[in-house]
Amino acid sequence: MSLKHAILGLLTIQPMTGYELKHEAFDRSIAHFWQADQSQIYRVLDQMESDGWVESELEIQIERPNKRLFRITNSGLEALLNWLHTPQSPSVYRDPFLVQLFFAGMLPRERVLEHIQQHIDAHHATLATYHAIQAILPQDNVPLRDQQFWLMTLDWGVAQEKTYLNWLEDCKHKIESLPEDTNTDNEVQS
Amino acid sequence: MSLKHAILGLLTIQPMTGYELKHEAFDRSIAHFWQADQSQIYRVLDQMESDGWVESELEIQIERPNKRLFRITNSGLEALLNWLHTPQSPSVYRDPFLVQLFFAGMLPRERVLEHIQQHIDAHHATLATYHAIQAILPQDNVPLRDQQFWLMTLDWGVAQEKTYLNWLEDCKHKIESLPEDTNTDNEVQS
DNA sequence: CTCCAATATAAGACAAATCATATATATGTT
DNA sequence: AACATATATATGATTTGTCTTATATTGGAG
Repeated sequence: MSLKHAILGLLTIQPMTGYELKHEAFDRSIAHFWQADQSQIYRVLDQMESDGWVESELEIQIERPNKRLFRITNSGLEALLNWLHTPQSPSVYRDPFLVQLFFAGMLPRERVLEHIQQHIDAHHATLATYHAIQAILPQDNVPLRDQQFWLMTLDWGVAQEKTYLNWLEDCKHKIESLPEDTNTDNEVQS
Repeated sequence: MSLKHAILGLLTIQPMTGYELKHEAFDRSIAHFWQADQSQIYRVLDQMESDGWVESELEIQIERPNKRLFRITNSGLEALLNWLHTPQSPSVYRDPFLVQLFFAGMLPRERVLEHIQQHIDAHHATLATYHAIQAILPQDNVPLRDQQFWLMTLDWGVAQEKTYLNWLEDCKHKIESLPEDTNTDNEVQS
């Protein structure tokens, strides 16, 4: 499971709580290539503790809920290195919007254009967050060599988003210049 | 579930068996944006039949195993149209290779380059299959208007793969020109 | 003559991901 | 005073997806 190994990797940077993993790591630094739900993070942390890959230390707080600070163990580091050496298959891709577009012949042209505009906006927003991460990335507590790799993954995110946006714009223009829907509406025949 | 709607859409083109859905549709025409496991396809077809979205007709064969030919019902068509009108969120992305690259500071440079080369090869192969689909796409039993949308999704696949490949090549060059690993090997301390 | 691929469906077992909800307190906002 | 947001963790329930194995026949390659 890559999620476990992503967490192991993040914990090599510094010990973290589940909350920090979610809000600082998964929702920020690595959101462009791995997303995880809060409940899933807490659950795999439990599993990883059972496996001996991480250890947690309870930090009692009075004004705030108690914290569990997780740190990677030697056994976890070994598991991580072993996984890092193992070739991974390309990720499987699933995109509901492309399913819609594939069958967009059943929709009135205006509705397709609305969908496209919505995705243009969404991807612009995503691109903006990547640029924001790029700007705040230089961290002085992390070796430069490591940061180079972080930047490379961000470059990937930026490049993919730009490609997606260009393609969306192309689609928009193509659809706008498509002949007016004749009997488009493939409504339910009664 | 987009999978169900993808199947509904595919069945509007023509009635199909589970086998055809897997081997002709999911593994070919729409592999670039939706992948599904054989066992999952058969199982959701059962669910969809219970839901009244599809109907199956058993075709007894002697020289081959019996076939179940699925066709979309009016109720299924209604569900599909309704879903096609509903805005979809951008797909969530998860890429194990990018997790590896993010933590590639823990790997010797040569191993990272091996991983990269493996993915370059894999994405070249993928790109080739997309071009192959583009070539065989013109189908005379399908309205041109629909085929336009099919081609758009393929353009997307081609563009994304090219971007991925360019980025991989960039990474390769960057890593090759990186200073020789000093104490790279973050081996388990005993 | 054997082994592999193609055709065709199915189910068991599990892993991974999502969605909703619960608890508890502090701080800031309207 | 009421309400939203941030901090912090946890669990129940369900949905999705994956991996493995089973069955049965035909045809082709070596």
